Amino acid sequence: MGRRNLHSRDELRELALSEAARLVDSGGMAALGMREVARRMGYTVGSLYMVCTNLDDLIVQVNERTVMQLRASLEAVAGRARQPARRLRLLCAAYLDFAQEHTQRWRMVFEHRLPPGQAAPPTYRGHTHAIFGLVASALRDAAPAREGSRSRDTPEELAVVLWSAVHGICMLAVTGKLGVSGTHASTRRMLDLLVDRFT
Amino acid sequence: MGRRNLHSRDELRELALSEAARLVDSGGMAALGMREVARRMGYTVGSLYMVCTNLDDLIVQVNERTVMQLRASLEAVAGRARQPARRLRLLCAAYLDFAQEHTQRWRMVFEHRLPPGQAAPPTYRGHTHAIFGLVASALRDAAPAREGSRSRDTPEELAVVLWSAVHGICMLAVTGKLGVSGTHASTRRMLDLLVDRFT
DNA sequence: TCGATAAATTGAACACTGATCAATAACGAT
DNA sequence: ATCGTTATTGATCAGTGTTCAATTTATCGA
Repeated sequence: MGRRNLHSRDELRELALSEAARLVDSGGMAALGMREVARRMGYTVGSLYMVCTNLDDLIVQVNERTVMQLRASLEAVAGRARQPARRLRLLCAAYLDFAQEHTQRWRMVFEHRLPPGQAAPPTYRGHTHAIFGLVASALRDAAPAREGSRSRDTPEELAVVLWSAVHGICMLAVTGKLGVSGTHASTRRMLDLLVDRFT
Repeated sequence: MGRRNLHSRDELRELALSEAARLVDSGGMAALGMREVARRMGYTVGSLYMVCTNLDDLIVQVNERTVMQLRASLEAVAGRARQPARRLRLLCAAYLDFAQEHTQRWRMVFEHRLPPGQAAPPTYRGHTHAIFGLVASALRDAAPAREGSRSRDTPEELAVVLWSAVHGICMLAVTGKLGVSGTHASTRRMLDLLVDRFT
């Protein structure tokens, strides 16, 4: 063929990213290949390289969307509870839900490695920061309830610690590295158990 | 060439695993290739397939060693402190040290994915279990100090939660996904902050 | 000591991958 | 209609993991 103009460049990128995401969701990061993505778009490889310079670049773009989506999920539940302790539990549950619903894409965010030297992580630092902000805010609101004993630690510090911990639990649970008990319920219980220690 | 008998089959496996480990340590999981490992061994690919059926299998074998080594490191420090709280902190520090010293191999343990369907994780379940045991034991010893309030949670449950949390903090710290502050000292502080909530 | 059998080692071959880039086909404007 | 521009293709290249016939050597029995 030659020039078709069926899709604008933006539509092409949209096609590419959504097909790539679908591919990852179904078969994991390893299933993501340039040829296959192009095939599903109804184009050939050459055209795919018009919206991304690399396979790595394609992955980064998909990841960016995933983080955005995750942030939106968390922000959605953050307003649903007045009491900070309850809000923290909701945030944890939402994080776990997201990790279980979009396991493959979520793992890709944390497991993909750009080639050495290159990189400097892209825009999604901002999203990460916003997420930590949600947690820190809830911890700040909860602060009066546990004042006195350990008031040295700032909510920001606590947020990083707590959220890294939540992340670790979700990751090990979702990848099945926790041994036998991988049920949703038991993981949720662990998260609650963790949050209890921070409120 | 033909038959040389320079190395026994065990020596060959040793060669393969150590060269593979060196390769991963220096260039990450992506740098691990059959041809390159064989080249460094002084053999060709065909011979490498005598000690592993797959690249995946080779990775699994390297991972097994890594987990073993990690377990040994933790067991070594577990005896160095009588007070359980202090012992927990030592365990955390040792875990972080290991993650920072052998970052690439350590990441590979958690990030490698076997092809779908295949697998069932191998022997290193046992090592993982032993590690949880160390943590649970320390938590059990620390239990009297915090009895009353939340004695419902068993030390085993707490161990899984605490250790997953430690893992998450180390992982995000080591992969630089925590934003700016990636220093060893600050990570260590976070771990202490976490342990304080569990003792 | 000499063959014969068995074992170890090779490297060419196959099917795949990401990436490149000349050639081509169709659009939009003149 | 014609021309320039641009989207699209697909052959091509270098690389990967994996296989396996062929070759070379050690080992053992006669």
